Amino acid sequence: MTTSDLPLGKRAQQAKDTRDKILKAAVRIFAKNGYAGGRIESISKAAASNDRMIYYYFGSKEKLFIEVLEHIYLQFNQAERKLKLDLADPAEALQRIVEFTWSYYLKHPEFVLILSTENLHRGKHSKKSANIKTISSSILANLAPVLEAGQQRGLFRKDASARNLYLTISSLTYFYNSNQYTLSVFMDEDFASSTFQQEWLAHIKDVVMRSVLISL
Amino acid sequence: MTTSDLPLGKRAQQAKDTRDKILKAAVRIFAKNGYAGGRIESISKAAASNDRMIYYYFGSKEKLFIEVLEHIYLQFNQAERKLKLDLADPAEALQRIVEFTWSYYLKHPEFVLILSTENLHRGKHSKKSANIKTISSSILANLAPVLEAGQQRGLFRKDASARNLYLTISSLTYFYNSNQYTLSVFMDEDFASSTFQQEWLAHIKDVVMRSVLISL
Amino acid sequence: MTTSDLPLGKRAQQAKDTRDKILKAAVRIFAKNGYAGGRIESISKAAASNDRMIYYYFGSKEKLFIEVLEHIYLQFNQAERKLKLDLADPAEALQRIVEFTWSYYLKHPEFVLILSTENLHRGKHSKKSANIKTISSSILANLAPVLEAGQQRGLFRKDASARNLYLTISSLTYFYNSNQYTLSVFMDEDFASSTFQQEWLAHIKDVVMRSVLISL
Amino acid sequence: MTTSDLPLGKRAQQAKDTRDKILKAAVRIFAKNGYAGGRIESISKAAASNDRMIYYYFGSKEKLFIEVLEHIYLQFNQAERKLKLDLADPAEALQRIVEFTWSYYLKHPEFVLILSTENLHRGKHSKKSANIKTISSSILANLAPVLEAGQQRGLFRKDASARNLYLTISSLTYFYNSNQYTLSVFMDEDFASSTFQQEWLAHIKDVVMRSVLISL
DNA sequence: TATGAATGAGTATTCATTCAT
DNA sequence: CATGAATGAATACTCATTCAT
Repeated sequence: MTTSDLPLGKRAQQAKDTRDKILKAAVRIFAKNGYAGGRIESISKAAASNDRMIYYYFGSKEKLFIEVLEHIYLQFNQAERKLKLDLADPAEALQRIVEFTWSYYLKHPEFVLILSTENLHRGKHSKKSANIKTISSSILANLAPVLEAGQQRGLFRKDASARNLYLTISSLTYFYNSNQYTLSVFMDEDFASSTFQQEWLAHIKDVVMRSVLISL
Repeated sequence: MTTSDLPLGKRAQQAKDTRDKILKAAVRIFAKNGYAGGRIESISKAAASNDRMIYYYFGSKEKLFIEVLEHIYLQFNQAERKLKLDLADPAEALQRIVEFTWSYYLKHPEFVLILSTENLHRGKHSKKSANIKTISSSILANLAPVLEAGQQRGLFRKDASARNLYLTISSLTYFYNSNQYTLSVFMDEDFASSTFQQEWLAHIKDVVMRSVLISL
Repeated sequence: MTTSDLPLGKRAQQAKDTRDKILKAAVRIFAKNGYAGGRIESISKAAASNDRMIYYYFGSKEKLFIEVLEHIYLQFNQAERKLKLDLADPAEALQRIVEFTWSYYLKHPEFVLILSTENLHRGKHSKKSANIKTISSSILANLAPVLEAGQQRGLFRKDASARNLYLTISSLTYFYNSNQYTLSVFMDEDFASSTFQQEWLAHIKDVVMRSVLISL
Repeated sequence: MTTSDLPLGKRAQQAKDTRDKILKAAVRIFAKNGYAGGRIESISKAAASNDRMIYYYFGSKEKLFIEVLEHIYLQFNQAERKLKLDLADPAEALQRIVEFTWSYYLKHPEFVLILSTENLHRGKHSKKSANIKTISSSILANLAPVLEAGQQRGLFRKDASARNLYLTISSLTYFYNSNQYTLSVFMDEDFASSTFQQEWLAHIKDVVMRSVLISL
């Protein structure tokens, strides 16, 4: 039992709740409006709190945004950890990873939006966080064993690298979600329709498999 | 010969120059700082002009941004039009398309940055432009004939769709550039190194080819 | 005829007026409320202008305060320059200097208040001004010739120094005005009464003269 | 033996200590940053205590400042009381008063700074204190007997007044310390150098003596 | 065509102070 | 006696935009 599991006093619990409400409101508001557009007032109102409390708990808008980044990475990591993969069937496991990544981005648009925002700022805030590296470094961990298992069974190409595989999956799942608005301007497709989404998922699973399988 | 090709009077030429300088400065500044962060003053200073001139020529910050969008799409289109593909060799042609797209994003970070910015605004400005649809709609045009040629020659899979192929190529080329900052936080890779860039290009060419080729 | 004497265009004149109004309002407000207490809004309202114009013309509150310092020193200098001293009568001239200094502080409480404010900030703003040194450096200039003339005539002590004489006069005239509030708490005197003021002036003229005269 | 000399219980002693720590921290902080700049939080941190304690012991920022004023006056008075003057030698006694005043200001810059601060507020806080009048009223007390002794012995001028003598000494000692920052901007002197300080002390002793002595 | 002057609504942040435990 | 949590009013400063010449 860690310290954080200990029951808190009434006041302390209330404080924790307030902090949490602000953080969650910040995720929503920053996702919706970006960093510059994410007004302190909007966040405090969305959290049914007070401007001042943001400074009390987080110090500044920038530090709040850094905690938002850490929070969404942590959430992603926790979701990923629940994914139990069967290394006895590497092809199946790889497909489950593609499915998981795809659904996570689809169901968590705030994750995509905030990462895009952070990239527009050239990773400025990520660099200031000591935690982010640790939090996000486990993301690749799921993939490597699956790839190796497939390679050992003679299913996957020996020259496939986890790094490239990871970037391939990320590209194919992220871009559809992140760039849907400019894409739909000249493509007559509704990126929000479940038909298109299912077609795309089937497609990228196929692309990923073909990129590693030795023979089809 | 269209109107715009006629020689302009000295005054008119000066005016055109000022307008151009502002537009180019706007591309740079919006790419660097996003829409909200792209200050009218910064743009007019970068253009060695005057705030008022932006309103004179473009009407508002929003209209300026719309013209910026139109401009970068037009530039992309013009570059793409120079790409002469040999339909007699569809496999080679497809690889050249991947190479072209990759290089364009790499050499024009402002294109990537502004598209990402526009997506964070949910395509708000694109929707207000009558021109963008026309400008950007030609992008897919290059790809369809290549795919069909390959299919007719029995090289490419019949069930491959131009739409999916286009999105696949775009995803694999765009994401590397757009998300390099958050990626490099937890991946020990230098996304700006030419080694990594060349490896990635080789990889995605391979992935794209495997996704359409009937047999390897 | 210098540039500044050239007739200005209507707009330019208006602009100069606005800038002047703000500067004068700033002198009043900073004198009344100190640096921290001198609110930007109060100043712009007192100038019948707009907060934004302060930033337009002065850049920041600090830079405005620096100009205020330069302005009050300049005003003092200009007043001092009008003082025509008869070096043929050094004793008389010295008394006129004491009178002038005394009246200036008395009639310009804002000068005293702003200097005191600046001293509480350890001369922080003065140090940032390139002009102040030049402006205020002429202050001692009046005194030195008078002292020398008196010494040459055998009226004033040879060991009297202009520096000490200057500080003596300044102390005796400044302190009465700057510290009247805490003084009146325990001294049953009204520092604003002209009787007391005249008595004090007579006294300090006497003290200053005795400090330099060889025999009484 | 007064109440305050009685030995205190452990709790009561602790309370007194906390109160004392806050008061001393307040003297430092207000001296350094003025009234407006003297933040409650800075004071409580400097006292290694808590914002809330300031309100517990002093009620408000203003009341704290009033106690600070009372405190520094009290300290000055206690120092002054230790000064044992020999009325048999009035000239010597007077010089000792000048020396004492000078050294006190020099060694207690916080006294000068807080008095200047209070004067910029037009004695606002002093007026609200019932104690200050009593505390500070004894300051003149030292001087009057010395002056009278000197007059009775035929050494000092009959028309010299204690009030003017007091103001003369105060002016000459206070101004050097209070206005050193603006003075050093245009005078090439280091007001912190002991050479200059000693020269100035010698000078003002001379000025004060010449102002009261009948013949030199 | 060009530009300096003016404005109002907003924006992150700070401060003294009070509440609840 | 002591302290973390909460608040509202202020505060310096910024921004896109319009006016006047």
